[in-house]
Amino acid sequence: MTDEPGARDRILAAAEELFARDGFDATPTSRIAERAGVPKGLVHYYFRRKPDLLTALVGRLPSDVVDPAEVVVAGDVAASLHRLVDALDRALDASAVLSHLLWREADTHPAVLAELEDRFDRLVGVIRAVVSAARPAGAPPADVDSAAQLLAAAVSHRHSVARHADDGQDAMHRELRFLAAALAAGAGA
Amino acid sequence: MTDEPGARDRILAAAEELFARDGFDATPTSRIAERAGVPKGLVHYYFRRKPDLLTALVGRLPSDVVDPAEVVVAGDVAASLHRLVDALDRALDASAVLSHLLWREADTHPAVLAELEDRFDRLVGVIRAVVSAARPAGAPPADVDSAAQLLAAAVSHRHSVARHADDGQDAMHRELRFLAAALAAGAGA
Amino acid sequence: MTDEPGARDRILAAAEELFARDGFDATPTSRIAERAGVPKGLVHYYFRRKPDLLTALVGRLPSDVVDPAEVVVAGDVAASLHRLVDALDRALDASAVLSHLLWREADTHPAVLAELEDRFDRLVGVIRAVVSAARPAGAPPADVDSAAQLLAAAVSHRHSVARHADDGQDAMHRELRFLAAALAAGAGA
Amino acid sequence: MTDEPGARDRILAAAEELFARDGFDATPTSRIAERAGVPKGLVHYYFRRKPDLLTALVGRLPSDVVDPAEVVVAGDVAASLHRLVDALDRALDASAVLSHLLWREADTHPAVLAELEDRFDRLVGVIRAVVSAARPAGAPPADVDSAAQLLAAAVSHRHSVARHADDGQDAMHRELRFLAAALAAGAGA
DNA sequence: CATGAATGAGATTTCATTCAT
DNA sequence: CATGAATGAAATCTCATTCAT
Repeated sequence: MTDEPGARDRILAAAEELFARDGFDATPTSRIAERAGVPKGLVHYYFRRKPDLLTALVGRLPSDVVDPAEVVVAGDVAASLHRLVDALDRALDASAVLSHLLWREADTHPAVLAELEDRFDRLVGVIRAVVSAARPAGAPPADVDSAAQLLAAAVSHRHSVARHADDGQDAMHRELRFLAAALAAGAGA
Repeated sequence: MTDEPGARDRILAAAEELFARDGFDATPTSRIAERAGVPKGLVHYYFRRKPDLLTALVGRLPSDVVDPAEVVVAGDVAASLHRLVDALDRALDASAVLSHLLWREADTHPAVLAELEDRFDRLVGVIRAVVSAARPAGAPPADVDSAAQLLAAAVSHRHSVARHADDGQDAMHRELRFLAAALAAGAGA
Repeated sequence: MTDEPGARDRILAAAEELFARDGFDATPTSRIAERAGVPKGLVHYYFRRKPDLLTALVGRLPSDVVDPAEVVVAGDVAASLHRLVDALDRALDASAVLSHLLWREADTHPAVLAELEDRFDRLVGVIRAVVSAARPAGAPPADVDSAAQLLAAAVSHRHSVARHADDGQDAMHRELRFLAAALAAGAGA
Repeated sequence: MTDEPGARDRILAAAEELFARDGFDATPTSRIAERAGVPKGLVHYYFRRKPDLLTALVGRLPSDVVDPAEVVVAGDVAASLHRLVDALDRALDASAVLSHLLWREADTHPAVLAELEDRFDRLVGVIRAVVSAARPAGAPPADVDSAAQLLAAAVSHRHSVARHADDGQDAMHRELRFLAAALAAGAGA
């Protein structure tokens, strides 16, 4: 009944942390071993090559999709989006380092880029689902798409580049109220 | 009367290209020298340490701001934004590798992160200026802010993560039409 | 059941020899590896940075103190010193390269300087002990101190700067006879 | 009527200082140029190869011999030696860095070693001359030789290894009083 | 005479990876 | 299964020296 994670898990946790902080290339496997408290050889015993660590990390990603049903406030797009963004913040924060790491290494690791684009698309999908559920037929699908894309980009931006900013929360809430109103007004009509 | 760029410039150009393609850490200075057609030692003659190359590259960034006056179509927010985004695309493409490089290395190079946040803020400023100029007093400032933030995030997103996608152009145009309409409708009112 | 020294020891032996012959700075770690018959990487596996080799060498120094009891001839200071100097010669020759190396690198490596001053003080102490044991109360302590300092300087000088001279042995013996007589005569009285 | 030294002299002064402080190998010619306030190329213009700097420095050494006549107190060996050592201290301190530098680089630069041994021999000669002048026929030549060797070693030691010690002055004075008394007592007879 | 850009050999150091135990 | 010594390729950086101007 040990709740100590096994060596393999400790290695992955250490890799996640260090990759996110210093980057993949700048993190020696020896430091991963050190932080995980395992001998150096064990890292390569479990993960033959260094990139295998990245692959394993991507595999551990939560599907991270918020269940639309849980945040929808029927008839109120703004409130629904508000709750959605809060839920997303919680979900993304939970895997923040990992998400960030992916975003960083996407370029040189195709598998990572694919995962990243996937995540963005899923994000768009969830937003669209929430909007539609909150006010079925409340706006033309093209508008819902646009709003979803914009909001997804904004959320994404906040969790990658702008994750150090302080006023992110407020601005974001203003933005989604704006989007909700735009949809309500049948903006693109 | 050679118009060949000097060795220093060739080194910077090579570094920009390789850093953007492979990442800072994954690019040996020897490869930079090779691509610049200079001996290895010369790279370190001009740039004592490798990060000095990054610093120099950031310093060479164009202010990359599109002049609002040149894209504004009086009375037509959608058209103005359309022209703005096209202009931004051209401007950003011109320094695409460099922009991308910044975005990637921001984490581990504070000077780069600062520059990046600066660029985003300037981007927001330009968008806001264009919207205001196109329809003075056409929408509450808070809405203009929100729209500017959203569009800036979308533009940014397209030029970083999603720069491989094909349908970016179209989606983007739909999005800015949507935003323009939202503003026109006084969406947030 | 090999009595071959391990790689680490072979590296230290090679470093000692080369540092003493050519100096610390003029000895590349690659040459140390070569002479030790190990790959270049192993030198830095055991000794992360080059100065760590110096530190390790200092740590290996024998306490190099001759046991006063073994050389004292009761009642005969000259004979005692004679035997002491011979014993010191043997002891110092055994670690000659290392001693010389220390003396040379003392300036730029504080740890080495400290060790060197320590060795000199121990040397003075041994000489004083021998003199005192040979003729207890035979001379004022201040004179014994002076004689010990002088002899220690002479021994030191011979083993550092003047170690190439041929007539060192004879001159040294004349000197210690002189010192012994001085002490016997109650010179400083 | 400029009293500013010329470039060549400034280079030598800078080299002397840096060689003495950091060692010959650890001092780049570029740093010498920098400290001398001359362009890098000029160092090699005046001194084709780096060791030429050392040779030139040795050539600039003062003969540094104290004139025996100036320190001798007729009939008083102790006082004479006292004045001699003080004079030597002043003389050696004046070229301290240079002396020290020589002593350090003697091993790998034969010309320097020769100069160093020469200096020691001259030192012995001066001491002997002073002793003899102070009390002609006061002690057997062999004893005078021994005392001179011992004192020279002590002076030397103080100006090389032990030049950081605080109590050097006092101890030294005790030692030379001791030697003078020994000679007076006809110690070695 | 004087300069500083240019050169390239080579030094230190890092590190993923292997493998005998 | 687990370990850590061993390997060697390669990276960053230094520097004496040359040479065109």
